[in-house]
Amino acid sequence: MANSTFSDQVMVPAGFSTSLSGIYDMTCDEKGSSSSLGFMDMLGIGQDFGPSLFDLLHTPLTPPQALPSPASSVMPESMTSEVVNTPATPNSCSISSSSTEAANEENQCKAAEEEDQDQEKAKKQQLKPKKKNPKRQREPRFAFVTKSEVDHLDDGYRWRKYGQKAVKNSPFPRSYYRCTTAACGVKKRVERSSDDPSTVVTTYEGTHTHPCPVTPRGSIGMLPEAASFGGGGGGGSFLIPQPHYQVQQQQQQLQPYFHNQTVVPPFNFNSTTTSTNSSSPYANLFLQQERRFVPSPSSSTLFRDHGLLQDMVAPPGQMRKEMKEEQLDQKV
DNA sequence: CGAATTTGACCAGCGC
DNA sequence: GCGCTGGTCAAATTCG
Repeated sequence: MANSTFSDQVMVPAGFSTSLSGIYDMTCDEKGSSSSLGFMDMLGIGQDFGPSLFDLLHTPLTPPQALPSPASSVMPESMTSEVVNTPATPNSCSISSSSTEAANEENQCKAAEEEDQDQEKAKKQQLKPKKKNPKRQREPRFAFVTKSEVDHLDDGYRWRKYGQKAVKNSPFPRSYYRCTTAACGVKKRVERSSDDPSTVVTTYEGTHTHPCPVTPRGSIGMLPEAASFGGGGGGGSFLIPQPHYQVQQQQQQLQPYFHNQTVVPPFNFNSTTTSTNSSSPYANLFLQQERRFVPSPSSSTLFRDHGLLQDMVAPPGQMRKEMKEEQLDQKV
């Protein structure tokens, strides 16, 4: 299913060793198995769409009332509002783009927990149960691409590596991580692009059922690497700037780090990038969307109207055919 | 010594 | 049914 034509669609701001370059909604992977979703699929899915990394990692979904989906008016028909409105964030179970979905998602989380409990029971009963859960429910997934020398990007949560596999058509192995927090079943996969070894694709699956762990100053949010982030220090851990969306209570819970951080360009907020990306109607769409989120009066001007998505450039016309079909399938 | 990582084996889904 | 591939498990090993 690999399609190499997408490798060049991910634009990364030049001059940064670590930078967000794209976010991809993975929630639409329903009809295929998980294994059908290769790296290039990630590159194709949800291109130009999806929330900023802020949203994905630290912001509960904005309910439709607060964020009417622009999909119907701006987006091509093949794009579903689900894709735009986003994937559930990994942070909270109760987050969703609709009340119905919220309930579903909550159920999913509960189901996941029950599943874990079942697995534990099985472990006790047998030494090697090798769980058998027919039709496992797939957690919502999304992926983003970063340009980084390090594979495992630090997003504030604690991850435990539980596997590594060689990937077909790629010289780089894929690593599997699981959130170390008990009862939190969030997983993520990390793999390096075979086409551009400097880029790392991180795929999150599931939603965190807990706040972002409070970490000692300097350990997570204020990474030493982060300090050198903009200086081309190279090899820095992934850094997510502080969002200022007004979803405060949860937000405060979810963003213990980056909080006191002064963020200066690493992220390419300069006019060049802006104008470039603004040329894409989808980029504009995103900016509009982000503005809806933003309204905190105390918001930092750094990120307002300058979503990370400005770093993403991908002509809508390049959307992969298969993806369109996939999304059409979902609409039905 | 406990936690995290590594790594080979196993399992499941999919295509042929 | 079989082979391929992705995903997970868990014992062994390494690390702090």
